[in-house]
Amino acid sequence: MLSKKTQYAFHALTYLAENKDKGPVLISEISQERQISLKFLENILLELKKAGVLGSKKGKGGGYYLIKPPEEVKLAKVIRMLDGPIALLPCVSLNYYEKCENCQEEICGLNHVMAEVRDNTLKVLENKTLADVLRSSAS
Amino acid sequence: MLSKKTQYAFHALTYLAENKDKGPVLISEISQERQISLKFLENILLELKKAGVLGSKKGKGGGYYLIKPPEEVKLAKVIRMLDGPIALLPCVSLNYYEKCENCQEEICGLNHVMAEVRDNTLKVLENKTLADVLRSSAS
DNA sequence: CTAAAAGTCTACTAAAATGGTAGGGAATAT
DNA sequence: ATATTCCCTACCATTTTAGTAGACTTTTAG
Repeated sequence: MLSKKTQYAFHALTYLAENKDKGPVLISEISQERQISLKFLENILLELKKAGVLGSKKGKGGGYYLIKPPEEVKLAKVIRMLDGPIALLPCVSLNYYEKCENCQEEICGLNHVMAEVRDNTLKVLENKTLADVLRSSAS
Repeated sequence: MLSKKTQYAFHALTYLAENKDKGPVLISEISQERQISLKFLENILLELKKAGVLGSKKGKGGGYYLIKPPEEVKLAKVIRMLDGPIALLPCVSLNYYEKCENCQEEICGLNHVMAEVRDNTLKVLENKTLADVLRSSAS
C-alpha cells in the first residue's frame, strides 16, 4: 500500500496541477483544501521540491508550483521518491536493487514471477502521469 | 515490498512442495535448509495452517505438509494471508476495501489508475501458483 | 505408563517505519 | 523594517515488523 505521505503528495500535486495558472500556491491553501496536516505537508512538498518536481517562491505572493507540465510527471517517479521501491522483492527492484539474503537468484523461482508483477505494474505507473489523475479529467 | 514473513512463507512452501512425497517435514528442517529463524518460522507455519494451506501432525514422525497440490496454491492468496491487501490504495482493494478519507471516490482520478495497477498485478498473482515457483522448475 | 518428539499458544521485546509536531531560521516583497 | 512564506532540524507517539521465550498439548514408541 502507498503510505499516507505518498497519497498526500498526489493530492497536493493534483491540486497544484489544477491551479497551475494561478501562480505559486500556499502550503496552507493546499492543506486546507485537501485536508492534510499543514506541518506534514510542508515536509512532503519540500521533498518533492528537492526531487525536482516542484519549484517554490518565498515571501509574499510565494508558494509552490509545478516545474513541469502535468503530462510529464510520471506516477512511478512520485511513488519512488517518497515510498521507495515499487517492486515486491528487493532483488527485482530496478531502482532500489538489493540482493536477497535467503535465496540464490539463479535458482529461486520467485523472482521471475515478481519481475513479471513489477513489469505489469510499471506498464501503468510509468505511462500514466499527473494529467491522468486530475479531478477535472473525471468529468 | 513483501514483508520478510511473506518471503519466508514462500521459501517454506516451496520447500514443502519440493519434498511433498516425504510426508510431514519438521519445522527445524525447513528452518535449517532455508535459513529462517526457527521460532519465527513456527508462527508463520501456524498461520498458514490456520488459513487452510498447510496441515500438520504432532509427535514423532510429525511435521507440516501441503494440504493441496502446489498447482492449487495461488500466490495472491499467500500474500493476502500474511501481508494483507495487494492493492496500492485501500479504496481499490478487493479483499480489504476501506474508504479513503481525503478523497471522494467519484471525482478522484487516482483510484482509476490504481485499480488498473491492481488488475495488472492480480493478472499475475492470481494465475501463478506455488508450482510456478519451485526451484526445480528453473532447471 | 512414561518419556521423547513435535507442533501450539501466549506473551514479550527491540528496532524500525509511519505519521505527525514544534519552533526557529532564511529569503523575499512591499 | 517588517510581514510573509518557505526551509530546516529535531523531536515525539504509535504501529508494524521481526524475532524470542517458555510453558503446554498431542502423539508415538517402547
